[in-house]
Amino acid sequence: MVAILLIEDDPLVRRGLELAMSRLGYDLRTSGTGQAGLAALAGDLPDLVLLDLMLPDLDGFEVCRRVRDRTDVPVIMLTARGDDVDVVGGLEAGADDYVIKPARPAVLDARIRAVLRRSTGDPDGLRTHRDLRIDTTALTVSRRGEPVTLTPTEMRLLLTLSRHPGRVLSRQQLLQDVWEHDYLGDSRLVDNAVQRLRAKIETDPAAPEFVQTVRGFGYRFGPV
Amino acid sequence: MVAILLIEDDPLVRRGLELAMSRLGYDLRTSGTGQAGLAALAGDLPDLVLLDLMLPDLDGFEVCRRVRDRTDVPVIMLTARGDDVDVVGGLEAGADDYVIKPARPAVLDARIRAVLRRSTGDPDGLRTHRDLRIDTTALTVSRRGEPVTLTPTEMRLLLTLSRHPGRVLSRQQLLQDVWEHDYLGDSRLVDNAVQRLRAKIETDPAAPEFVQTVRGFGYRFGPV
DNA sequence: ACCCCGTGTCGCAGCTCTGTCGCAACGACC
DNA sequence: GGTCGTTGCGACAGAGCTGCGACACGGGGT
Repeated sequence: MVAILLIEDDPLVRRGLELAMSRLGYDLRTSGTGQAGLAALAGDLPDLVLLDLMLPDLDGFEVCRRVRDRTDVPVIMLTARGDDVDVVGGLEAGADDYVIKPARPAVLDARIRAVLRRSTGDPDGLRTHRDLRIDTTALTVSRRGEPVTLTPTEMRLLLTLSRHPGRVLSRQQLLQDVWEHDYLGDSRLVDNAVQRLRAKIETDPAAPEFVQTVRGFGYRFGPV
Repeated sequence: MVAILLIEDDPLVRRGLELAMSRLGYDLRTSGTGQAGLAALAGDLPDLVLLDLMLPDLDGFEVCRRVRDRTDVPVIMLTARGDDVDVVGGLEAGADDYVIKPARPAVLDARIRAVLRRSTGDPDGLRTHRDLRIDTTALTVSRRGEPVTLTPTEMRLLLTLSRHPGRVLSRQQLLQDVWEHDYLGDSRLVDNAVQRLRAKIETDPAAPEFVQTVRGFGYRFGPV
């Protein structure tokens, strides 16, 4: 359950987002002013802050800066359309991303996931893709409910790949992230590890469902 | 696959950014001097330029101005801490944003995304032209929703062309960027690759909608 | 001390891709 | 309208890439 704190003065927007976010599975709490928002932060830390730029009491930038002073909670700015200066200022103040109002829930959801992935590695330690479940805190993997035992290297490889679903990772990148040594020459090491991983999590390694080969570039995790 | 050109004279900073950026999925190329940077730009057009203000040969502002004269590639300035004058000057010279050194990779990543979003209008690595969608991180292409499978060379070619819609790219430039070896003599290699690409993404290769021939000069992407 | 598991390396096989060539078609310029 | 340079297009063979099995080494547990 991902907890999000929304700081927004317009009651209409609050209601709308409350509905949309809870439907997407988020735990949304709201504050109507900057002061109230900061106070809420002092108590229970959310996973992310959605921050409206225009607030009645404090400047959005100021709130953002104070949030960042005390915590490392990521912040997404909500700005009015087409205000480029605000974007620069917001990012300067430490915001991780910005979204233009009014935003479609799907867009907001995607941005939230992206920011959470970047900052913490994953939203809640549990990644589910089709019938594959990866628990990134317990370091366990199960397929169709059946537990799958992975070796350390296989686990690190799967974690790295699944951290960026849909994204192509080059062998170079994988070598850096999984093995942590920076080869320059090419190496069949990655290919081999992928093959071993596939043998354990794929039903048919010849037609991989999760770890896909992108010829000439690298590997990509996840069904498109 | 977002291509970035870093112009920075300090080898230490270069190495650091190279590592961090490649881990974030960027394709980073570097030049040590302003001259070298401009030369690299002549053949090899990146999505974005990261430009150090202090260079041994040319002034950062001057480089920025020249980049802007010839291309529409966005520029992010790297400046030393707390130099306000530089910021103003940089933005005046045509820089799209500035970042204070040393910058945390996450911050730099956020700025890059913001600038790219502003310049292309599209969210994270997604280029849309008519009914052609190019996902530059997943390295997938779809036409009217139907996925199109491209070979590595075709993909690199399409990425390079679509990086600068409306701009004519010479065969020489394409050879450098897509094939990375610098032929001097002319070669039918590019023609052939273009033809193969057209066969996959165009409805009627004889009247190409996306990759157009500019006789005597090269090829241009996109409906003007 | 032995055994077993994990991991890195090697080599082979199959397949796709890609560079080259030759000819046809087209357009520009005289 | 003719000629020449440029581009489109099909065919082909070699090169490059990836999958996959085999093997050896090393470390930890029994």
